[in-house]
Amino acid sequence: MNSQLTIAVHILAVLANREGQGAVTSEEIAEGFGTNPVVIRRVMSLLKKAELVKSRPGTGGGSVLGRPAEEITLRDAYTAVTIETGSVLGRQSGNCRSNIPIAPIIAEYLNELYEDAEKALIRRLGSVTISDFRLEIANRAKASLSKVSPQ
Amino acid sequence: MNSQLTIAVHILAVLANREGQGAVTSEEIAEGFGTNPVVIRRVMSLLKKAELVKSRPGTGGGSVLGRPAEEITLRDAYTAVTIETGSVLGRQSGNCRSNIPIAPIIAEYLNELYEDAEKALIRRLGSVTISDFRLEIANRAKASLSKVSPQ
DNA sequence: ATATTTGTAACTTGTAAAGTTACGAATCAA
DNA sequence: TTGATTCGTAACTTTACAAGTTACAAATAT
Repeated sequence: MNSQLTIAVHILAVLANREGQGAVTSEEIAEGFGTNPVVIRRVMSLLKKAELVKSRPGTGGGSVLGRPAEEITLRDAYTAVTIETGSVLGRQSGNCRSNIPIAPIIAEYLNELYEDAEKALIRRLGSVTISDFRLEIANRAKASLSKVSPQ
Repeated sequence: MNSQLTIAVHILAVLANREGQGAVTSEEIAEGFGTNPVVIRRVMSLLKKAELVKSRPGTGGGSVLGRPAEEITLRDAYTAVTIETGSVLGRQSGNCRSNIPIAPIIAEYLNELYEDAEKALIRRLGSVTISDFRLEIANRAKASLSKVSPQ
Protein backbone atom coordinates (compact mmCIF):
# COMPACT_ATOMS: atom_id res chain seq x y z
CA MET A 1 0.00 0.00 0.00
CA ASN A 2 1.00 3.56 -0.59
CA SER A 3 2.23 5.62 2.34
CA GLN A 4 3.74 8.53 0.45
CA LEU A 5 1.04 10.97 1.51
CA THR A 6 1.41 9.87 5.12
CA ILE A 7 5.16 10.46 4.89
CA ALA A 8 4.69 13.79 3.10
CA VAL A 9 2.41 15.24 5.75
CA HIS A 10 4.64 13.86 8.48
CA ILE A 11 7.62 15.66 6.95
CA LEU A 12 5.64 18.89 6.69
CA ALA A 13 4.40 18.57 10.26
CA VAL A 14 7.92 18.07 11.61
CA LEU A 15 9.24 21.04 9.64
CA ALA A 16 6.31 23.15 10.83
CA ASN A 17 7.19 22.14 14.36
CA ARG A 18 10.66 23.56 13.86
CA GLU A 19 9.79 26.69 11.91
CA GLY A 20 12.44 29.33 12.53
CA GLN A 21 14.78 26.89 14.30
CA GLY A 22 16.95 25.85 11.37
CA ALA A 23 16.91 22.90 9.01
CA VAL A 24 15.96 19.33 9.92
CA THR A 25 17.88 16.37 8.49
CA SER A 26 16.29 13.45 6.69
CA GLU A 27 18.02 11.26 9.27
CA GLU A 28 16.10 12.89 12.08
CA ILE A 29 12.75 12.82 10.27
CA ALA A 30 13.29 9.18 9.35
CA GLU A 31 13.97 8.27 12.95
CA GLY A 32 10.76 9.95 14.09
CA PHE A 33 8.77 8.01 11.54
CA GLY A 34 10.59 4.71 12.00
CA THR A 35 11.97 4.41 8.50
CA ASN A 36 15.06 4.92 6.35
CA PRO A 37 16.40 8.41 5.50
CA VAL A 38 16.33 7.57 1.79
CA VAL A 39 12.59 6.93 1.94
CA ILE A 40 12.19 10.41 3.45
CA ARG A 41 14.43 11.98 0.83
CA ARG A 42 12.44 10.39 -1.97
CA VAL A 43 9.22 12.01 -0.77
CA MET A 44 11.14 15.19 0.10
CA SER A 45 12.24 15.40 -3.50
CA LEU A 46 8.57 15.55 -4.58
CA LEU A 47 7.82 18.23 -1.98
CA LYS A 48 10.76 20.24 -3.26
CA LYS A 49 9.47 20.13 -6.82
CA ALA A 50 6.20 21.54 -5.52
CA GLU A 51 8.19 24.20 -3.61
CA LEU A 52 6.65 23.17 -0.32
CA VAL A 53 10.13 22.65 1.19
CA LYS A 54 13.69 23.74 0.57
CA SER A 55 16.73 21.55 1.21
CA ARG A 56 20.46 22.10 1.49
CA PRO A 57 23.28 19.57 1.83
CA GLY A 58 26.26 19.79 4.13
CA THR A 59 26.88 20.54 7.77
CA GLY A 60 23.88 22.25 9.33
CA GLY A 61 21.95 21.29 6.22
CA GLY A 62 18.56 19.63 5.95
CA SER A 63 15.12 20.91 5.03
CA VAL A 64 12.82 23.79 5.96
CA LEU A 65 9.30 24.73 4.89
CA GLY A 66 9.05 26.64 1.62
CA ARG A 67 6.33 28.89 3.06
CA PRO A 68 4.45 29.30 6.38
CA ALA A 69 2.61 26.24 7.71
CA GLU A 70 -0.67 28.16 7.62
CA GLU A 71 -0.28 28.56 3.89
CA ILE A 72 0.25 24.87 3.09
CA THR A 73 -2.73 22.53 2.95
CA LEU A 74 -2.91 18.74 2.82
CA ARG A 75 -4.12 19.25 -0.72
CA ASP A 76 -0.75 20.74 -1.63
CA ALA A 77 0.94 17.65 -0.21
CA TYR A 78 -1.47 15.39 -2.09
CA THR A 79 -0.80 17.18 -5.37
CA ALA A 80 2.94 16.99 -4.80
CA VAL A 81 3.04 13.23 -4.25
CA THR A 82 0.56 12.40 -7.01
CA ILE A 83 2.11 14.58 -9.70
CA GLU A 84 3.81 11.54 -11.25
CA THR A 85 1.61 8.59 -10.41
CA GLY A 86 -1.69 10.41 -11.01
CA SER A 87 -3.44 9.41 -7.81
CA VAL A 88 -3.02 8.00 -4.35
CA LEU A 89 -6.43 6.37 -4.60
CA GLY A 90 -6.42 2.78 -5.67
CA ARG A 91 -7.62 2.52 -9.23
CA GLN A 92 -9.27 -0.26 -11.10
CA SER A 93 -7.22 -2.15 -13.62
CA GLY A 94 -8.08 -4.71 -16.22
CA ASN A 95 -5.87 -7.68 -16.89
CA CYS A 96 -3.02 -6.24 -18.91
CA ARG A 97 -1.99 -9.60 -20.30
CA SER A 98 -5.40 -9.98 -21.83
CA ASN A 99 -5.66 -9.15 -25.51
CA ILE A 100 -9.43 -9.02 -25.24
CA PRO A 101 -10.28 -5.34 -25.18
CA ILE A 102 -13.29 -5.32 -22.83
CA ALA A 103 -11.37 -5.36 -19.52
CA PRO A 104 -9.50 -2.07 -20.05
CA ILE A 105 -12.69 -0.41 -21.34
CA ILE A 106 -14.53 -1.33 -18.15
CA ALA A 107 -11.57 -0.28 -16.01
CA GLU A 108 -11.40 3.08 -17.73
CA TYR A 109 -15.10 3.72 -17.23
CA LEU A 110 -14.85 2.86 -13.54
CA ASN A 111 -11.85 5.14 -13.17
CA GLU A 112 -13.93 7.99 -14.53
CA LEU A 113 -16.42 7.35 -11.77
CA TYR A 114 -13.54 7.32 -9.29
CA GLU A 115 -12.66 10.84 -10.34
CA ASP A 116 -15.72 12.18 -8.55
CA ALA A 117 -14.43 10.55 -5.41
CA GLU A 118 -11.03 12.05 -5.90
CA LYS A 119 -12.51 15.53 -6.32
CA ALA A 120 -14.27 15.13 -2.99
CA LEU A 121 -11.04 14.02 -1.37
CA ILE A 122 -9.09 16.96 -2.77
CA ARG A 123 -11.75 19.41 -1.58
CA ARG A 124 -11.52 17.94 1.91
CA LEU A 125 -7.71 17.97 1.96
CA GLY A 126 -7.73 21.60 0.84
CA SER A 127 -9.60 22.57 3.98
CA VAL A 128 -6.82 21.44 6.34
CA THR A 129 -3.60 23.42 6.71
CA ILE A 130 -0.39 21.95 8.09
CA SER A 131 -0.98 24.05 11.22
CA ASP A 132 -4.44 22.52 11.67
CA PHE A 133 -3.01 19.11 11.02
CA ARG A 134 -0.18 19.47 13.52
CA LEU A 135 -2.65 20.49 16.22
CA GLU A 136 -5.00 17.59 15.49
CA ILE A 137 -2.23 14.98 15.46
CA ALA A 138 -0.70 16.38 18.64
CA ASN A 139 -4.07 16.00 20.39
CA ARG A 140 -4.53 12.46 19.17
CA ALA A 141 -1.01 11.46 20.14
CA LYS A 142 -1.62 12.85 23.62
CA ALA A 143 -4.90 10.95 23.87
CA SER A 144 -3.31 7.69 22.76
CA LEU A 145 -0.44 8.12 25.20
CA SER A 146 -2.78 8.66 28.12
CA LYS A 147 -4.44 5.38 27.28
CA VAL A 148 -1.16 3.54 27.87
CA SER A 149 -0.11 5.45 30.99
CA PRO A 150 -2.88 7.62 32.45
CA GLN A 151 -1.71 10.94 34.01
CA MET B 1 -3.79 -3.26 -7.89
CA ASN B 2 -7.28 -4.37 -7.17
CA SER B 3 -9.48 -5.43 -10.08
CA GLN B 4 -12.26 -7.15 -8.15
CA LEU B 5 -14.78 -4.43 -8.88
CA THR B 6 -13.88 -4.49 -12.57
CA ILE B 7 -14.39 -8.25 -12.61
CA ALA B 8 -17.63 -7.98 -10.62
CA VAL B 9 -19.26 -5.53 -13.00
CA HIS B 10 -17.99 -7.52 -15.97
CA ILE B 11 -19.67 -10.62 -14.59
CA LEU B 12 -22.91 -8.74 -14.01
CA ALA B 13 -22.80 -7.21 -17.48
CA VAL B 14 -22.32 -10.62 -19.13
CA LEU B 15 -25.15 -12.14 -17.12
CA ALA B 16 -27.37 -9.16 -17.96
CA ASN B 17 -26.53 -9.74 -21.59
CA ARG B 18 -27.89 -13.28 -21.29
CA GLU B 19 -30.93 -12.62 -19.13
CA GLY B 20 -33.56 -15.27 -19.82
CA GLN B 21 -31.18 -17.40 -21.90
CA GLY B 22 -29.95 -19.77 -19.22
CA ALA B 23 -26.87 -19.85 -17.02
CA VAL B 24 -23.38 -18.77 -18.03
CA THR B 25 -20.33 -20.78 -16.90
CA SER B 26 -17.33 -19.26 -15.12
CA GLU B 27 -15.24 -20.75 -17.92
CA GLU B 28 -17.04 -18.64 -20.49
CA ILE B 29 -16.92 -15.45 -18.44
CA ALA B 30 -13.22 -15.99 -17.74
CA GLU B 31 -12.50 -16.39 -21.43
CA GLY B 32 -14.28 -13.13 -22.24
CA PHE B 33 -12.24 -11.30 -19.64
CA GLY B 34 -8.95 -13.00 -20.40
CA THR B 35 -8.43 -14.64 -17.04
CA ASN B 36 -8.77 -17.90 -15.12
CA PRO B 37 -12.21 -19.37 -14.20
CA VAL B 38 -11.18 -19.58 -10.55
CA VAL B 39 -10.61 -15.82 -10.45
CA ILE B 40 -14.16 -15.37 -11.72
CA ARG B 41 -15.57 -17.84 -9.21
CA ARG B 42 -13.86 -16.04 -6.34
CA VAL B 43 -15.59 -12.78 -7.22
CA MET B 44 -18.79 -14.67 -8.06
CA SER B 45 -18.79 -16.06 -4.56
CA LEU B 46 -18.94 -12.48 -3.19
CA LEU B 47 -21.75 -11.57 -5.58
CA LYS B 48 -23.66 -14.65 -4.44
CA LYS B 49 -23.39 -13.65 -0.80
CA ALA B 50 -24.92 -10.30 -1.77
CA GLU B 51 -27.64 -12.20 -3.69
CA LEU B 52 -26.80 -10.37 -6.91
CA VAL B 53 -26.32 -13.71 -8.69
CA LYS B 54 -27.33 -17.33 -8.31
CA SER B 55 -25.14 -20.28 -9.30
CA ARG B 56 -25.66 -23.97 -9.87
CA PRO B 57 -23.12 -26.71 -10.55
CA GLY B 58 -23.44 -29.50 -13.06
CA THR B 59 -24.35 -29.87 -16.70
CA GLY B 60 -26.17 -26.77 -17.93
CA GLY B 61 -25.08 -25.06 -14.73
CA GLY B 62 -23.45 -21.69 -14.26
CA SER B 63 -24.73 -18.36 -13.02
CA VAL B 64 -27.67 -16.04 -13.60
CA LEU B 65 -28.59 -12.63 -12.19
CA GLY B 66 -30.35 -12.67 -8.84
CA ARG B 67 -32.70 -9.88 -9.95
CA PRO B 68 -33.31 -7.77 -13.07
CA ALA B 69 -30.36 -5.77 -14.41
CA GLU B 70 -32.33 -2.54 -13.97
CA GLU B 71 -32.51 -3.25 -10.25
CA ILE B 72 -28.77 -3.76 -9.69
CA THR B 73 -26.46 -0.76 -9.44
CA LEU B 74 -22.68 -0.54 -9.49
CA ARG B 75 -23.00 0.39 -5.84
CA ASP B 76 -24.43 -3.07 -5.12
CA ALA B 77 -21.38 -4.58 -6.83
CA TYR B 78 -19.05 -2.29 -4.88
CA THR B 79 -20.66 -3.24 -1.58
CA ALA B 80 -20.45 -6.92 -2.44
CA VAL B 81 -16.72 -6.90 -3.20
CA THR B 82 -15.79 -4.64 -0.28
CA ILE B 83 -17.81 -6.44 2.37
CA GLU B 84 -14.67 -8.19 3.63
CA THR B 85 -11.80 -5.86 2.82
CA GLY B 86 -13.64 -2.67 3.76
CA SER B 87 -12.81 -0.64 0.66
CA VAL B 88 -11.58 -0.78 -2.91
CA LEU B 89 -9.96 2.63 -2.49
CA GLY B 90 -6.31 2.61 -1.65
CA ARG B 91 -5.77 3.66 1.90
CA GLN B 92 -2.86 5.24 3.66
CA SER B 93 -0.76 3.09 5.90
CA GLY B 94 1.95 3.86 8.36
CA ASN B 95 5.03 1.70 8.70
CA CYS B 96 3.85 -1.25 10.73
CA ARG B 97 7.36 -2.21 11.80
CA SER B 98 7.76 1.14 13.49
CA ASN B 99 7.23 1.17 17.23
CA ILE B 100 6.95 4.95 17.14
CA PRO B 101 3.23 5.66 17.39
CA ILE B 102 3.01 8.77 15.20
CA ALA B 103 2.82 7.01 11.80
CA PRO B 104 -0.39 5.05 12.49
CA ILE B 105 -1.99 8.13 14.05
CA ILE B 106 -1.33 10.15 10.90
CA ALA B 107 -2.50 7.29 8.68
CA GLU B 108 -5.73 6.97 10.65
CA TYR B 109 -6.45 10.67 10.40
CA LEU B 110 -5.88 10.64 6.63
CA ASN B 111 -8.13 7.62 6.27
CA GLU B 112 -10.91 9.55 7.97
CA LEU B 113 -10.53 12.23 5.31
CA TYR B 114 -10.65 9.49 2.66
CA GLU B 115 -14.06 8.46 3.91
CA ASP B 116 -15.60 11.58 2.39
CA ALA B 117 -14.17 10.54 -0.93
CA GLU B 118 -15.57 7.06 -0.56
CA LYS B 119 -19.04 8.43 0.17
CA ALA B 120 -18.89 10.44 -3.05
CA LEU B 121 -17.83 7.34 -4.94
CA ILE B 122 -20.65 5.25 -3.52
CA ARG B 123 -23.19 7.93 -4.36
CA ARG B 124 -21.95 8.00 -7.94
CA LEU B 125 -21.92 4.21 -8.27
CA GLY B 126 -25.48 4.08 -6.98
CA SER B 127 -26.66 6.16 -9.92
CA VAL B 128 -25.62 3.60 -12.53
CA THR B 129 -27.57 0.38 -13.07
CA ILE B 130 -26.13 -2.68 -14.79
CA SER B 131 -28.41 -1.88 -17.73
CA ASP B 132 -26.95 1.62 -17.99
CA PHE B 133 -23.49 0.21 -17.64
CA ARG B 134 -23.95 -2.42 -20.32
CA LEU B 135 -25.15 0.21 -22.78
CA GLU B 136 -22.25 2.53 -22.03
CA ILE B 137 -19.59 -0.17 -22.35
CA ALA B 138 -21.15 -1.48 -25.56
CA ASN B 139 -20.91 2.00 -27.07
CA ARG B 140 -17.32 2.44 -26.00
CA ALA B 141 -16.32 -0.98 -27.29
CA LYS B 142 -17.92 -0.16 -30.63
CA ALA B 143 -16.06 3.17 -30.74
CA SER B 144 -12.71 1.57 -29.91
CA LEU B 145 -13.23 -1.16 -32.53
CA SER B 146 -13.95 1.37 -35.25
CA LYS B 147 -10.63 3.04 -34.45
CA VAL B 148 -8.76 -0.16 -35.31
CA SER B 149 -10.69 -1.02 -38.46
CA PRO B 150 -12.96 1.79 -39.64
CA GLN B 151 -16.12 0.54 -41.46
C1' DA C 1 40.98 19.46 3.70
C1' DT C 2 37.41 17.21 6.39
C1' DA C 3 32.93 16.32 7.93
C1' DT C 4 28.27 16.43 6.95
C1' DT C 5 24.17 16.03 4.36
C1' DT C 6 21.57 15.76 0.20
C1' DG C 7 20.26 13.31 -4.30
C1' DT C 8 19.72 9.38 -6.63
C1' DA C 9 20.87 5.01 -8.82
C1' DA C 10 20.85 0.17 -8.12
C1' DC C 11 19.75 -3.58 -5.62
C1' DT C 12 17.14 -6.57 -2.12
C1' DT C 13 13.18 -7.65 0.62
C1' DG C 14 8.39 -8.08 1.88
C1' DT C 15 3.86 -8.73 0.71
C1' DA C 16 -0.57 -8.63 -1.52
C1' DA C 17 -3.08 -9.63 -5.74
C1' DA C 18 -3.54 -12.57 -9.46
C1' DG C 19 -2.97 -16.83 -11.54
C1' DT C 20 -2.86 -21.94 -11.31
C1' DT C 21 -3.63 -26.71 -9.89
C1' DA C 22 -6.27 -30.00 -7.75
C1' DC C 23 -10.09 -32.20 -6.06
C1' DG C 24 -14.45 -32.90 -3.45
C1' DA C 25 -19.44 -31.84 -3.85
C1' DA C 26 -23.53 -30.86 -6.40
C1' DT C 27 -26.29 -31.47 -10.41
C1' DC C 28 -27.98 -33.35 -14.67
C1' DA C 29 -28.70 -36.71 -18.36
C1' DA C 30 -28.71 -41.17 -20.19
C1' DT D 1 -26.21 -45.53 -11.09
C1' DT D 2 -22.67 -44.12 -13.92
C1' DG D 3 -20.39 -40.46 -16.26
C1' DA D 4 -19.97 -35.78 -17.61
C1' DT D 5 -20.11 -31.21 -16.15
C1' DT D 6 -19.67 -27.32 -13.24
C1' DC D 7 -19.16 -25.08 -8.95
C1' DG D 8 -16.50 -24.07 -4.45
C1' DT D 9 -12.45 -23.59 -2.33
C1' DA D 10 -7.95 -24.83 -0.42
C1' DA D 11 -3.17 -24.65 -1.35
C1' DC D 12 0.42 -23.32 -3.97
C1' DT D 13 3.18 -20.42 -7.43
C1' DT D 14 3.95 -16.29 -9.94
C1' DT D 15 3.98 -11.46 -10.63
C1' DA D 16 4.19 -6.73 -9.48
C1' DC D 17 5.42 -3.10 -6.82
C1' DA D 18 6.18 -0.48 -2.62
C1' DA D 19 9.43 -0.12 0.91
C1' DG D 20 13.83 -0.74 2.59
C1' DT D 21 18.87 -0.73 1.92
C1' DT D 22 23.51 0.22 0.24
C1' DA D 23 26.59 3.03 -1.98
C1' DC D 24 28.56 6.98 -3.66
C1' DA D 25 28.96 11.44 -6.18
C1' DA D 26 27.84 16.34 -5.43
C1' DA D 27 27.08 20.27 -2.59
C1' DT D 28 27.89 22.90 1.54
C1' DA D 29 29.98 24.48 5.94
C1' DT D 30 33.88 24.94 9.18
